[in-house]
Amino acid sequence: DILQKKIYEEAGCEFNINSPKQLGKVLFEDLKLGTPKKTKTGYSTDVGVLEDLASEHQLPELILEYRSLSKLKSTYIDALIDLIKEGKGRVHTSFNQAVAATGRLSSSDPNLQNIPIRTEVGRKIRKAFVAEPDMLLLSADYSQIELRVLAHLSKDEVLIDAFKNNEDIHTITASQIFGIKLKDISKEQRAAGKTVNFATIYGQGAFGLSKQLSIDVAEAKRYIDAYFKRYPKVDIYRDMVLSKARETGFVETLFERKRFVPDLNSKNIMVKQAAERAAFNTVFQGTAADIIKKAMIKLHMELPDKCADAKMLLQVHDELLFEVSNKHVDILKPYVKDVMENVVQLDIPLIVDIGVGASWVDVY
DNA sequence: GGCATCACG
DNA sequence: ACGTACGTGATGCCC
Ligand SMILES: [Mg+2]
Ligand SMILES: [Mg+2]
Repeated sequence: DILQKKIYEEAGCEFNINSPKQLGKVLFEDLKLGTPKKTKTGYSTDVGVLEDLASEHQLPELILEYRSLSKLKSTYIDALIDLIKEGKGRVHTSFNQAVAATGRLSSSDPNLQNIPIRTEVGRKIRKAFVAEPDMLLLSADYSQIELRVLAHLSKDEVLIDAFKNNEDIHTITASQIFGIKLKDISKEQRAAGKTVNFATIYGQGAFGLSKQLSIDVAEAKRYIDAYFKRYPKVDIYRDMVLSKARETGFVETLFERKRFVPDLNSKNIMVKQAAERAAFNTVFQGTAADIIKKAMIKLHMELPDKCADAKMLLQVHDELLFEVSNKHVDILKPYVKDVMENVVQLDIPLIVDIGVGASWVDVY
């Protein structure tokens, strides 16, 4: 309410802050800020646009804070409270096995795969997910599984070496693209290395990377060129996957899950390039999904024997969350780690980080 | 019910 | 000149 009042003061009028249409009018017509951008229906007011406008006026930052709080309240606080089972203190989701095109699971009604964690306020919401009395939550999370799968599939020696030596891949990439020694990489450079690693697996271009890192396009292009120069097999592997897929009409994961991508032969360049990004990404997003599914099946079969009072609660793409008695947590921990790390054998090790705690923020 | 936005991996 | 990062689901607005 306080934020709302401040927003009306800064705007010089009252309006529905949740309406992008009304907000766009206030920002771009009344206040005449920035250079209005695009959407099908009007001005864009998304987080990237508002961040750019923040240098010109107080209002955008207030809107961003309002948006963030409003999202957390409506999507999580208000909605989840109504779904808590009477007297049980538990919420139940549906996991959908045939929705995501890559082979991932999805979760709905409610979605428990997108519970907040990235902000301070968000973590307060996640903290409400707790174990029963005398029980603990145990989270087991694959470390950089998609990049490891990419290393395996592409057979790139530098990537494989890095993972075999259990080095920090984001620091390695930073060192490669900046041409600086590992030990001299700063926090900021490591963060840029991380962004560039993600840029590759999503097929991001210089334009997108430059926006994300707030650098100019030429600089971003240098990073991307340096990446493919240092990890040459990744580039070759991408070409190989896509040329095969153009002929067969599909891409497949290491375990032969197929995704048909007809737009790979589109004559519309934009459509074709979007299909290429989706197709390439599917190979390792899908392989990672196959791996965690194999681990879940094995755990499901063996858990009654190995640790009868442990429950597998959630899967969040590269994480499994369990509830287990205080008494048996030390049995569960090495067992889950071993199953997840060794359910498949690749040319690089898979690493699983395990954490234990009373709530879903205390497990990290 | 489409669109814009934003929560997660 | 244009558009530009993969995969999801829920919410509020607006028609
Ligand atoms: Mg992880
Ligand atoms: Mg994770």
